[in-house]
Amino acid sequence: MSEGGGLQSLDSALTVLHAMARFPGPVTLTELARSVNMPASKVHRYLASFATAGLVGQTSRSGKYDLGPAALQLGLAAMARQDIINRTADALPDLCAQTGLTALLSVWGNAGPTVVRWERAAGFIVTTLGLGTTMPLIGSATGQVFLAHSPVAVIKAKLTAEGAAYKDSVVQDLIAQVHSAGFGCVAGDLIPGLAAVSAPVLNSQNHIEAAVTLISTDSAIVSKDCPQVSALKAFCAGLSVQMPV
Amino acid sequence: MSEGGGLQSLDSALTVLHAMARFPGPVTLTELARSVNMPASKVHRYLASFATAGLVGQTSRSGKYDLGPAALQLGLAAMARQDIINRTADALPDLCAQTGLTALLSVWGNAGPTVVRWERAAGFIVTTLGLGTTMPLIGSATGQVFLAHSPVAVIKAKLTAEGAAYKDSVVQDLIAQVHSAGFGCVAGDLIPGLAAVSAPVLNSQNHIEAAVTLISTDSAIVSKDCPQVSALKAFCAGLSVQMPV
DNA sequence: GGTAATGATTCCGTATTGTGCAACGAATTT
DNA sequence: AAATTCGTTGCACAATACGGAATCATTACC
Repeated sequence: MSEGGGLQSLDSALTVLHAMARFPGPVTLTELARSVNMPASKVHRYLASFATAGLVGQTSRSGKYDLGPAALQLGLAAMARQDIINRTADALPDLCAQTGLTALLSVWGNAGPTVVRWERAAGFIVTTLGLGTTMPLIGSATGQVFLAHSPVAVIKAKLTAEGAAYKDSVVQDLIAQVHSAGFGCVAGDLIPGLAAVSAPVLNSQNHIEAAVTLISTDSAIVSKDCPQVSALKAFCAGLSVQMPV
Repeated sequence: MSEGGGLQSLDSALTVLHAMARFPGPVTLTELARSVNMPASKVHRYLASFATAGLVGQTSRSGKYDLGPAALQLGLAAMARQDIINRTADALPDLCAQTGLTALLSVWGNAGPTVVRWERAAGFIVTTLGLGTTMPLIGSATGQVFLAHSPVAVIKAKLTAEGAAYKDSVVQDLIAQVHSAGFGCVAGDLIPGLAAVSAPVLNSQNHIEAAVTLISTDSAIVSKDCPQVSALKAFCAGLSVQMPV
């Protein structure tokens, strides 16, 4: 038993609630009970309590159970407190320590991807990049991530504003590449001698909220198999609001 | 005891969860315990179970408790079952493309009108408006729409909670105005330099289910004759469940 | 229309398990 | 350094959740 110090009945009940959330719609009691390997009577009592709390309701005709209005309210309350940017910023030192690389956090500002946070690793890197720097969409790892995860209208406006003329097919290829790899990367494109990899932090709409970028003088980090890239992707995935699997 | 046939411990625990949702942010254990008149040790064990389920988490530094990611997912699951919201959210990109403006979708949460979706258009970004933002009833276009289409009891409670003292006649005038125009609007009231128009999505009982809002830097959109306002009204009318005339 | 079958709800004795109080540890303040 | 505040954990007792079967309600089938 991997105990957490809580109540066993509560743990069971929450398992049921979680199971209910995984169903796409109303469920019968027995079906729900079978899905969590519990006797129906037990589940029924849980549901009775959930029902008085408004977390679940039952369709009057069929007697099936479904999530209730309180579940929605709870979610809205949770959504109101979610500050993905700050959570990411707080966790940035961990990533930095784990990978041994300098990490930076960028969000979409009026002028495009904008650096809002630095976390320097031990091996210092001299760079002209400072807080508030805006990154190019194509020529930077950070920009590529925003490029691949932002609405097309936003991207098109920014690309024309950047002035540089890129063939549309080239841009499309780059986007597809970032999507399939799960990260953006450059090696010396922006600053000679410097390589960078970047991954997105997504919100509940699967829209990009921020990009986290690792910088190194070693261009070997620009690889799918690099452990530091895996760490970066795991880091961002953990901070993103993920739909139940 | 007014029993509901459920488990007493579960009822207590859900009371705690509900209390937690009513706080605007992280809470200390003792504060939470006091608010529900329970011994701290009892509440602590509940929270331990909630924590393993991911419904609550505690801030690593201060040890305060707050709603966790599972609460958000539960809310998203509940939201996914609301047909009207689904249809509106799915159609939102169309409205965005049609008007060229940023559109957002709000529903009524415990804290008031809450933004649950936003669809960005090219151009500008509003960094202060994110998912989960709650809108004021008077000072926002979104809020005005809820103000004019919600039960008076709900509105009164929220207005007093907002603290601001408005003359009743002013509120009544505003409601009448929103009703006759068919949309709510502000120009720079909430965020300087930003104008917004908002229209309701109604269910079969003519109660408001959600509000759709368009925002722009051009205050000219705040007009009955503006084509984008017409598009918004048509959009919402099409999504509302209409009574046969 | 009667009967079978599926599913929701309730009953009941047992022992599992949640409860309150108080002690402990940690962290911050005076 | 002492004191205060807060989060966490033992402990003994009895309250209460558990599981299986019985009951009620509703739909399907002949």
